[in-house]
Amino acid sequence: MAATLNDVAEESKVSISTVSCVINGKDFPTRYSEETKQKVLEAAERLGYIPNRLARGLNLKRTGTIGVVFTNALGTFMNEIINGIQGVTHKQGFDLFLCISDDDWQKEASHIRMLRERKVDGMIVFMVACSKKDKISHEHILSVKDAGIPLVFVDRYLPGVDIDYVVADDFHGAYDAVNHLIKLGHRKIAHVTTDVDCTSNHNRLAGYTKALSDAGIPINNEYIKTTKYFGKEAGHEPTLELLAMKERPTAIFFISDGVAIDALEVIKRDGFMVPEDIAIVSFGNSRESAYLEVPLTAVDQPPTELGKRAGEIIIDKIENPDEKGCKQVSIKPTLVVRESCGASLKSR
Amino acid sequence: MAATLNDVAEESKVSISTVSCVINGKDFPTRYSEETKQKVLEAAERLGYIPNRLARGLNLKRTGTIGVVFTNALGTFMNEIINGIQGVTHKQGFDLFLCISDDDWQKEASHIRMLRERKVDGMIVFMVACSKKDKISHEHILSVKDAGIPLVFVDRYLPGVDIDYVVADDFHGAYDAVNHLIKLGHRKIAHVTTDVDCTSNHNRLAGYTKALSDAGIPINNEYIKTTKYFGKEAGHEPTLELLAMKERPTAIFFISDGVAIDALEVIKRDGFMVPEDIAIVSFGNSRESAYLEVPLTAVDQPPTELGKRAGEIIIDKIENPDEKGCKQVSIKPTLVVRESCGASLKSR
DNA sequence: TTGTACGCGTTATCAA
DNA sequence: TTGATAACGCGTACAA
Repeated sequence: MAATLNDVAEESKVSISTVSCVINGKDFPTRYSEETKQKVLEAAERLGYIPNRLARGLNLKRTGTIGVVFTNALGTFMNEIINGIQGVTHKQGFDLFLCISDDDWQKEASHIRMLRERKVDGMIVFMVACSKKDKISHEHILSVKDAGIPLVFVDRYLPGVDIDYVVADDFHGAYDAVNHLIKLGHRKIAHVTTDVDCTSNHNRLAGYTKALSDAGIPINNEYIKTTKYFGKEAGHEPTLELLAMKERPTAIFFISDGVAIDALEVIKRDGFMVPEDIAIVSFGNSRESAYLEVPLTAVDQPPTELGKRAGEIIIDKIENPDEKGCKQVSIKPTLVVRESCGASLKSR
Repeated sequence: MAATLNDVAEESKVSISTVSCVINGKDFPTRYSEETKQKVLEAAERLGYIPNRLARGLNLKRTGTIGVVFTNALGTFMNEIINGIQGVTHKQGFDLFLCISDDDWQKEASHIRMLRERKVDGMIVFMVACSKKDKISHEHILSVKDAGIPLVFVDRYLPGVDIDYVVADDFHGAYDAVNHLIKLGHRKIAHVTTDVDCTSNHNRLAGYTKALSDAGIPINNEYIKTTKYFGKEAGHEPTLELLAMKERPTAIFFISDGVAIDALEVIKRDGFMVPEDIAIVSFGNSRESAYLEVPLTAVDQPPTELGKRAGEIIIDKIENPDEKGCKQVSIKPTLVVRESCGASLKSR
């Protein structure tokens, strides 16, 4: 079958260990002469030699692999995160073992297990979302840390746990977005969130609340609506409820532009104008928001940057296993002002 | 560090081979007693034993891995293909090693090389697209076949080469779409394609041409426009050209719904109505087309089915390496009639 | 019913 | 400047 080091050694009539050194470019020129080098290289070429990474990994206790578990392959957000990771890891000679958990907790656990069996050097995990009802266990993730395998979270993390992460600064992102609305004169500002129990949502809600209270605006719980995350038209119902209120809000801060795009549909259908009748800002996970009929003003998370930082951290942890520090970075997103908030209206 | 079979053997005071058999559930009950089984299992549990797949693979010459190389992670199409693959492969105990080539020929080649080094049992490849100018080499792919590694293409393939594939039947899909327009009374039917040099495009063009000639409609080369594949607004220019013609077509068949969605923008901007002024059908790669302002009539490729078949074929080739047959399947897509073709108009 | 020993393809250590 | 050899962790043929 496939040629091995041994085959190359026989073909070139030198020892197997010399071949190994030549192939890996080691100890030249002390280890062997230019002549043998050429001889070996030619033999390898002739036989179509391809190194066996299983054997190498077994010996070296290092596979050059980073396991990446992410929820799904939908949209640009995830794609750019992965590009960001790959950009730095590839340069350092690591390959990415990509796994899609499909927002399924079981699949996530089984992928992580599989990656451990395959002895990846580290893992980057974009955890599944879960609704508030089903408390899911995080054993499978904690065990990775316990086993001493380098681990970094992206975009979502486990609060209060000593595991590295790279996330967007949801609190300040939300704060800025809502504050922007306040500066435009809005006081009746609603928030539509989802029933997903993750730090992002908590922090965005906190940012919303803080911005209001800093401006001396009382919190109206009627203005805070929760929708289910999984489902075609998550944004419809809460938006309709808000539009139907006597004290109708003049602005809505949406938890994500997916939900906001949903909402735009029913807002339009009900005959309201954006931003004239109702201003909208959202948290952006996608590039589409710029190309809508009414381009969305959104908190822009930098996915490539998230991925890049995660890649840097995981590599650092792999290369320096002794350093005990825990890197938890949150990247400040920027508010991108487009049409939907009405800022351009005012300035005219 | 991590516990090995040997550690478990010591802990449970039996030999390493007995442990191996227990772990893999082999030869019970002839190989060992219920008692030792429990003893071993407990020891494994206590030590948190996780099998080392590198060692196993090295020994067995089988890794339980299928390499999957695909162009990018955008959109539902790719995601559903992968789900389709995973659905069948997971059941058979295979893991997917996902790689994103990002429509970059170099990356594709290096991923394939990497997968060979890692001794995957087979590969499923969704080849990169390439524009007509840059002739790219397919050595890296052909060498996979030459090495006797099971290989299946999805969605795109190399014509005239003896490699298995699963694709949509582009010819008949296009034929049906254009024929549908003809039945609705159209005779001035244009086609917008891209400059990507792949079988899909050729076959769709061929289907278009055949449908016209079967209906006795002469081919008008002015009606066939080519746009560049890579770029934000691929559909704009050719559509504008068509709209500006003296003999303006009454219907357009687009190569993909991405291009069609682009086109819809400029059509609307120019004040034309769909389908009243101009009817539209496209080849669908995404679910979005159903949710547009004017839902698109489109040839619906079944991505999950494509993935499923590819998964079945690759597993079959892995399990039966001797069978020499070459499975080349093309799945007939169905035309999903929505608003943009005007069929609903006529029926009123 | 259980244990011994070999081989999978590499790399690293040491001796020549 | 080179070659022999011992790991790495596992499965299995064969011996006990």
